[in-house]
Amino acid sequence: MSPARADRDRADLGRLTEAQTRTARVALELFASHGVNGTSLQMIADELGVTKAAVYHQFRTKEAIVVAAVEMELTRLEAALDAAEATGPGPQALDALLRQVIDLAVARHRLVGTLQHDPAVARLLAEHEPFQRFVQRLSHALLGGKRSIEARVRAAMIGSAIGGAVTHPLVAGLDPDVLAAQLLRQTRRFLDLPGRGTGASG
Amino acid sequence: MSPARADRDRADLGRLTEAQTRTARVALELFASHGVNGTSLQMIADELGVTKAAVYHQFRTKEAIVVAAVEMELTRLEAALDAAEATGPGPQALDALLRQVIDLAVARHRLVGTLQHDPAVARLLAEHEPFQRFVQRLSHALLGGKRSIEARVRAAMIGSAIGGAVTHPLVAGLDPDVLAAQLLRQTRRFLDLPGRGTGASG
DNA sequence: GTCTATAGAATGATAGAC
DNA sequence: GTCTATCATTCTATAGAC
Repeated sequence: MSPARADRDRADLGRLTEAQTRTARVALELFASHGVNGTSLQMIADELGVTKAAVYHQFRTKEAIVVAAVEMELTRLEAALDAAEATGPGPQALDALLRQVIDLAVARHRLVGTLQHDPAVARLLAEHEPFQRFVQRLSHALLGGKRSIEARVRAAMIGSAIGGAVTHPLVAGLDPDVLAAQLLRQTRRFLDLPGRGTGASG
Repeated sequence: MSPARADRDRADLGRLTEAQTRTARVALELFASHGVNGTSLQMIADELGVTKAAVYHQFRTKEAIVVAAVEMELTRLEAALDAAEATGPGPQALDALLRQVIDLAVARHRLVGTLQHDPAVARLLAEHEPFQRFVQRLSHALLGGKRSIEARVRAAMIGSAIGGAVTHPLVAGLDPDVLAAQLLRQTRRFLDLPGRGTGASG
């Protein structure tokens, strides 16, 4: 398999070159540790083992790196969101979506905090149209057609609960599968979802 | 009432001068908007209407400002924590603690994200002893003596749910009292707490 | 307690050689 | 695609006058 082909198969975004993907990946790791504003291009370059100029050859600005990194991560959720919308509103679609959101949150727990709470990312989500649409879609899917105050507060709580729990010190030592199973169970309970199967995450 | 006396009564920390309190207050507001790393001393000085040098007269380093700002905010929770520990483990102590945590989170919702998720603040909480103790106490009180995996996941979820919900776009327009009442109700439900009274926040 | 002025380092970003 | 070298700007922090 050619490197280009391998990139196509594994890359998070088809329109990124292999070098760009590598750059966005290490940038995202650094963002998770130090925040976007706490991560300089020098740090990214050092981590890649190249100079700043080389990084600027991949992306014209630092903001472009942030956009690529966030897109890379959100793309993982899009398939789940597509499926949920296709199945339409209802407990089954919501349950399937939650299962995938939880698995993703557990698997990518180091990055969740940055995506949900970093001020620089928040600005991006608010300004970039594609991101706006994505956030809208996710909220809509989580609400499942409901609009009551109770439903909105519940949706807000559950989104934050999942995102925040995976990085919480209290669950730091837990096995990822156990954590995912527990999160799914508690989430179902909280949302009055019947719950199906064992709740295993695989 | 003399200015010094007014400061004593209203200040969040007795050992801060009036000028220091003002500085920490505007700094915290800026931290909430731009993150700690995204807030420069120039921005703080501009907001205060003075020069950087004047700010450096109040605090020797930027970190000292962050420490003071975080202390100021956490102090608000200490009384509630003291009471919870005095009452000892149990549903009543936990319920009272949650009620105060929720009211505080709603009232100070713009700052909650910074305190819970800003990388610079997280570093501080991990390194400064008094902060470590505080976080330990809060976790312990939320667990209420339990140590099971289920209890730990629940505690992690509820802490993040409250903190994250108050800043969530989905509840942006809600009346603070309504939001607090809903949060308390949902939290009690999630934790299997009996719930008492109306859930009103006053 | 505030100011002007500045030191010294780091930042994002660019030009041009290889 | 990577390098060296550099630019203008900003950053934290300090010195010293008022």
